[in-house]
Amino acid sequence: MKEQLRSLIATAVDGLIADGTLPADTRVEIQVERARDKSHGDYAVNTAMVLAKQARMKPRELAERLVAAIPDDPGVAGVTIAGPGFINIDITAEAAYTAVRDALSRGQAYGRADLGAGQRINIEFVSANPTGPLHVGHGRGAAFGGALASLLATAGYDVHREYYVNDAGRQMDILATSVWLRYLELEGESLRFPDNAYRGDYVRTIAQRLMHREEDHFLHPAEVVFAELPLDACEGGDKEEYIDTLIARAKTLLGPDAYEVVFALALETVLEDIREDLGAFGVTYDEWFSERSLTDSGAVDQALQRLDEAGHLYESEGATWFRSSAFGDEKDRVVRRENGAVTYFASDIAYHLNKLDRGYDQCIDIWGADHHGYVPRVHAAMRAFGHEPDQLDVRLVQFAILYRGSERMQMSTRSGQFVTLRELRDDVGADAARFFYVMRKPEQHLDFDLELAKSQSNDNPVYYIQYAHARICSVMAQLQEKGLEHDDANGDRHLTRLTEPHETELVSAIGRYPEVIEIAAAAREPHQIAHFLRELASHVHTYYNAHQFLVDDADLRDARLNLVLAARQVIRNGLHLLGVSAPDAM
RNA sequence: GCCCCGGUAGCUCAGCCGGAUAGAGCAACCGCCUCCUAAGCGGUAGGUCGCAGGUUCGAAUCCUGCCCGGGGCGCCA
Repeated sequence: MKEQLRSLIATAVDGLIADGTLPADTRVEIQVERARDKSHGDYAVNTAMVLAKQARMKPRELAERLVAAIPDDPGVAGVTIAGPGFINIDITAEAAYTAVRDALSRGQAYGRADLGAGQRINIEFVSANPTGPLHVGHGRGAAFGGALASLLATAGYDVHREYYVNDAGRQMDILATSVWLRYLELEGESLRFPDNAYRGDYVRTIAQRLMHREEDHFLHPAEVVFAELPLDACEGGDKEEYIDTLIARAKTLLGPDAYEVVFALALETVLEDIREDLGAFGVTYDEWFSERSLTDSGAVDQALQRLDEAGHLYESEGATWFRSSAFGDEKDRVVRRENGAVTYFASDIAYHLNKLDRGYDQCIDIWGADHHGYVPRVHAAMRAFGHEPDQLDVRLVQFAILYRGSERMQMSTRSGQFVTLRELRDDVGADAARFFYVMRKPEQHLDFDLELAKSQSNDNPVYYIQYAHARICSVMAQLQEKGLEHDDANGDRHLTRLTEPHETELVSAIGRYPEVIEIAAAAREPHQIAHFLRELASHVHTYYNAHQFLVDDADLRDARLNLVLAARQVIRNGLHLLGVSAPDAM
């Protein structure tokens, strides 16, 4: 309908250009918007005000000319001019009812759009280091990324969901070493666990698996393992130097093959846990992309070589630098350290180059806001390769600040003192957690009060929306109990019986869904869907309270059931998009 | 010091590529179950849109400066 109105206005503008009212070079983006206030009609157009200056006319006068030039349309009931020059358009009831018909006939496809026109989008999100279980901070990225991916898919994009597995870095070595040390403890060695090692219980669990699998084959006496180490942090030394020495010790004592067994077991176990965790959260991926595969295949070296050949690398202080400052970064960045190892940034360059080489029209990265300083250097790398930086859209998600009541909780992965995503799911349920996360725009800091979320109070709107869905299901069950049947064809013939204000409001809300999908997808803001669903559910509850659906008049009853079933379909589609279930009963 | 995000009702937040009297939920107060689930509905009250300038016919929305809160500025990932 919106598109139809837009073309009507465009025709009117062309008409005024033809008769000389508007200059021949008039260019205008015609904005057709839902009127906020019902007294302003169904749709509002501000074109007359936008063009007033170009036309050297008063907005209202231009509006009158425009209105006169709008061709007749069976869907338009009336056009008025109001306020400073708005053109308000009322659509016919019949035109509005098409929303109900579409929702019922298209079912789960209702709301799909062709905004994306099949463009390929790669969306990478979560990508937490596989060094431990996901915590509630990752949950927000998962909920946002999952919802955005679904939203874009619904809007007609060809979406590829990807998780970048950081399985090559030093953090993984720390994990592997931590596992090995716990294993030594299980084998009866007594040792002091390093300050900088991973302390979570899952490390012991992996160590136990290692013990079951390898028995005592990886056992070395603690006094040998810990011989001649530098001082740890608690002894007044440097914790990084200490743990690095221990990693080297582990590699030496175990040898490459055995070390790889420990490393691989730790990686597999944690990754499997993450995969299972996200799956239970309703987030699935098309691809788990290994950072190691980039190193192993030589892709990192190739990427650096390409930069070097283009003259974008130089040597300084023993390290290799990328001249990122030449491409908009504030300073140059190291890609190969003095010790010869490539930096995380180097593999990230190779990774993004790889994604672009795979032919996506657009790449979206979802990062924690703490990585924002990292954006310019990645864009710089893209420019250096001759790509447009807008091919990569980095969405930053602010942290979720956890509260237990009024007490703010501190989190640290290393110390093992964190609330896991799994615990959150166990507490509040996946539905509530996902909705809660995605309700707020991502750049907004999120205060996540666990007590409040756990209390299942109606502070959490997910119940409100699910209840609207369940209520409609319940009505259908009642219908059956009463021995009645719903004749949807008959309902369709009598949609014009739906003239109550509550009914036209609901019809209008159903019609807005496809528009909301397009707007939200264009802005990449899934929270708009959450807000829309809240409103839609409110219309359903209000209607439910104001009118009986199962009336004796079969024509009216069928029509009302068509209406609420259409509403149910929209709720179902919207909740599904957000990864939230739509239960038949509460 | 520089960079990013936020500052809208008592609380948590929408609205922000300028548009018509600034919205919602919660909390508060007053009502509604003989009726398809009251996890619901109706109503009342509540706001210098952080502050000060500027642009505009029109600013919560755009620009500049300042104040407050959070985060980031590694040869870490």
